[in-house]
Formats: sequence, C-alpha cells, structure tokens
Amino acid sequence: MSAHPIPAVKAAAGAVTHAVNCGDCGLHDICLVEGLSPTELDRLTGMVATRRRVKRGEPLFRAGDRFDAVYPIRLGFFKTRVTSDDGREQVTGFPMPGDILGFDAISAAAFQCDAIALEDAEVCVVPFEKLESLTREFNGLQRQLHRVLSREIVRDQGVMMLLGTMRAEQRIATFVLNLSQRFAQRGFSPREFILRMTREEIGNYLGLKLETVSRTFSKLQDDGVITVEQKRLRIDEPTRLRDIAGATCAPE
Amino acid sequence: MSAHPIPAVKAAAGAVTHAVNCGDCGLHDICLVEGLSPTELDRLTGMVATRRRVKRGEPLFRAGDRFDAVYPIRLGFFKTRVTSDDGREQVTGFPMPGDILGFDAISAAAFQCDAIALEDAEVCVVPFEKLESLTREFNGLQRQLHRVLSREIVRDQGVMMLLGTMRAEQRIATFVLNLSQRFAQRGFSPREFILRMTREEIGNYLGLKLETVSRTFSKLQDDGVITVEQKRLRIDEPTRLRDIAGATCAPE
DNA sequence: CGAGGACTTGATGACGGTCAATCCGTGTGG
DNA sequence: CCACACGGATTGACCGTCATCAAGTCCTCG
Repeated sequence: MSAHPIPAVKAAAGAVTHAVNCGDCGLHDICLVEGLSPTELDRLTGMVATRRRVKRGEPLFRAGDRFDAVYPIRLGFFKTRVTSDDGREQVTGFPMPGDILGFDAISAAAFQCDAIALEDAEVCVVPFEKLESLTREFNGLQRQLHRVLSREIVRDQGVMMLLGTMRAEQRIATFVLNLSQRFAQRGFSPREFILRMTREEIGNYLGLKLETVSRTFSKLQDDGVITVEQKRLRIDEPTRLRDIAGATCAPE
Repeated sequence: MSAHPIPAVKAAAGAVTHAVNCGDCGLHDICLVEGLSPTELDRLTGMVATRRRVKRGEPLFRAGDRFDAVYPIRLGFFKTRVTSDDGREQVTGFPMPGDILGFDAISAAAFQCDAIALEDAEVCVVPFEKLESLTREFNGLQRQLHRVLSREIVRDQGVMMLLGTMRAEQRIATFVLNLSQRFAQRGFSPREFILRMTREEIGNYLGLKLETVSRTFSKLQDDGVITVEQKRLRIDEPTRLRDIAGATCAPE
C-alpha cells in the first residue's frame, strides 16, 4: 500500500495542518455539516484547522485518554472497542468516513473506548469546547450536533437488538446489509465491497466466534446469496439476504 | 394499589400542571440539574411546567410518536424496548427515577422505542426546543445536556459488552449489581430491593430466556450469593457476586 | 375467592463454542 | 526474485450452554 505523501508543513506528531473546507468534503449528509448556512459552514471550517493521520493498526485514541476533541473520519475504516477490567473485549462498531468518533468521551472527559484504524486513515480534529461554543451561536449546528448524538444512541439500540435476539445467520446477514447501506450512503457500490476487518473482529462485534463467522459466510455462499473470497464480498441476491436478516432495524 | 389523587386542575389527558422546583427534586446528581447556578436552575424550573403520570403497563410514548419533549423520571420504573419489522422485541433498558427518557428521538424527530411504565410512574415534561434554546444561553446546562447524552452512549457500550461476551450467570450477576449501584446512587439500599420487571423482561434485556433467568437466580441462591423470592432480591455476598460478574464495566 | 399470569423445575436437543488440522495470501528477508 | 513464516481463514469433529417443551406451583390482582 503506497504511503501518503508527507505534507511539507511543520506539525505535531501525527498531526497535519492544511487547508480544510467542510463545504467540499463530500460527507455532508452524514457529518455535522448537513443543512448549515454558508456563514455557519465558514465558521465550522475555520474551527477545523487540523487533521490527523492514523496508520493501520494504530489507535486514534485509547480508553482513558483525556478528551478534548471529536474526530469526523475523512478516510479509512476504524473499529471501536471497549475492554472490561477482566480483559474481555467487545467491538462496538466499525465507523467509516463521515462517522464521528469520540462522543462517548463527553460524559467523563475521557475516552471510554479504543478507536483503532483498520487501514491507513485520516480524521478531522474538532476541538469540542470550540464546537460547543459555536453551537451556542448557531441553532442549525446545535440541532445537527444533537441529531448526531441521538443517532449514535439509536444505532446502539440496533446493535442490542442484533445481539439480543438474532441467530448467527441473521446477525451476519444484518451486518452485511448494514455495511452495504452505509457504502451506498457514501456513494460506493452497495453490491460489492472490501471487508476491512478480520473474521475475528466481525465475530467479536456480532457476539460470535470467528469460526462461526467463517462457516456462516460459507453457507450463505453455498446458498448463492453472497460471494466471499477473503476480504472481498459481493451480494448476489439482496432480496434473499434481506429475508434472512428479517427486515430488521439495522444498526446505523 | 390506591389511585393517585386526581389533581384539581384542568389538564390534558394524563398531564398534570403544578408547582415544580428542580432544586427540590432530590435527583440532582443524575438529572440535568447537576452543577447549575441558581439562575440556571430557576430558568430550568420555569420551563418544566408540566408533569405527566403514567399508569402501570401504559406507554409514556411509543416508537413513531412525534418527538417534542424529553422526560426525566420522577417516580417509578420503566422499560424501553425496540421492535423489529418482523416482530422481535428487545428490551434496551430499565430506566428509573433520575434517568431521562426520549433522547433516541432527536435524530428523527420521532421516538424510536417504546417506554412502558412497570409501575405507576410520574415524569417531568421538558419541551426539547425550549431546552435547546436554554442551553444556548447557559453553558452549564449545555455541558450537562451533552454529558447526559454521552452517558447514554457509554451505557449502551456496556450493554453490548454484556450481550456480546458474557455467560448467563455473568449477565445476571452484572444485571443485579447494576441495579444495586443505581439504587445506591439514589439513596436506596444497594443490598435489598424489588425487581419491578418480570423474569421474561429481564431475560429479553439480557439476551436469555425466562427459564434461564429463573434457573440462574436459583443457582445463585443455592450458592448463597443472593436471596430471591419472587420480586424481592437481597444480595448476601456482594464480593462473590462481583467476582461472578467479572469486574465488568456495568452498564449505567 | 377465583383466574390467569408469573415463576420454578425437569427432560431433551440444537446451535454455536471449542479444539485441532490444514490451507491460503501476504509480506518479509535472504 | 523466491522461499518461508505468520496471521488469517476454512473446515471438521465433538461438546457444552442455553433454548425449547412441558408440567406443576404460587402469587397477584381483579
């Protein structure tokens, strides 16, 4: 994988400063930007002076790190995971470009989960204090921030439904459809995409073991519903996949 | 169970208007009120002109209802649940006094879950538009609102951990400890309390069947860790219960 | 006081977990 | 450039946990 060109600016380790324009970002509908006036957009853009690159496998932040910014994703897949005191891990999501990382950190002023890049990635750095004060000026931005926070809560409800009530096959089908929809929202093919995460990470997220994930993929392939080879996945029969998922409220 | 006295004021069905004082509420640390200045408190109180009573088994709201207020709970236990298109249900929480209902509704301007009273209950009615505009005036209140929203997200992560990685016994132990802590926060005994929900509701929340819940309670009782008789539960050996729960990050 | 829901307990079986062997693809170093 | 090593993925055999089905008891509430 080719390295990102190194920007010719002086910057803190892993931090990059360069021209940012929220209006040109192409992730409008998903990020904070939806429905803002030009003035609001300008001010938001002015605030996001910094970006940060994260290399594959590296954490953007870890549970316990001090919170002072949220991170809209520009580029690349992440996983978020929480770890219990006795060492069990739970993957809580696979955020992708347009999603915003860090909202779990507001309540305790410290991050509650790890955010690990699944591939070389880039995020915007939005200082949260500044964002808060900006939302006091602009109703539209405030509204949007609350919407995004609430969307996160709704997403989590969907994951609970998934973990609480679904069989293995249903979980996998739901997971695949969810990815498909999110790719579609972002203008990518909903029919064919790359799984950036391992079977183990998928399994952990879905409350299954990696062997079960693998077996279930194989079964769905035998049934002609999908084609999987390694990380490449194609949905051959969306309708049947949806039937298997059971018309569920897919998380996110 | 004796009926609530009917207030001698003209009010919408199920709605009651009477003097409210957030400062006297006794749910400070949990609700929106924490750390507000007297002025802020006054204005918040002024906004919460209405309370609403909900009878046992009745919904405070249902998925799809139009959103215009959030509901801090004054009195009584609720359950929240989401329902998938194909009819599966998932209980997503058991909010109690001090918790606030309705944040899932912001994103789509409609509630995404049902909130059902598990006993006769009373909530404050906080019109969300007014709350938003008040938070634009008062930093403290804004900060607190964001904290509460974020706390909800963190709570959900804990539930995912529970559903994704724990065995039945561990789930039950975690569930009991969680209730215990929340009772303690509210000034009630953490050692002995009433389970307001049925075994089936507990099971649904924990991703187990009601028989498994019953059996697991019985086993923990045989082991001398807790005493359960019907809805009454006592924790006899907190330490062992914590061991079983596995020092987990207990949701909420 | 009666009826129906809630709870308990037992017997059985299925789904997914566990353990293990093998294959594959990728990236690394000689 | 090739060989090898290692992590990831697949597949099989077996087993355990929890779901399912069923019967019976006990509260609770009307």
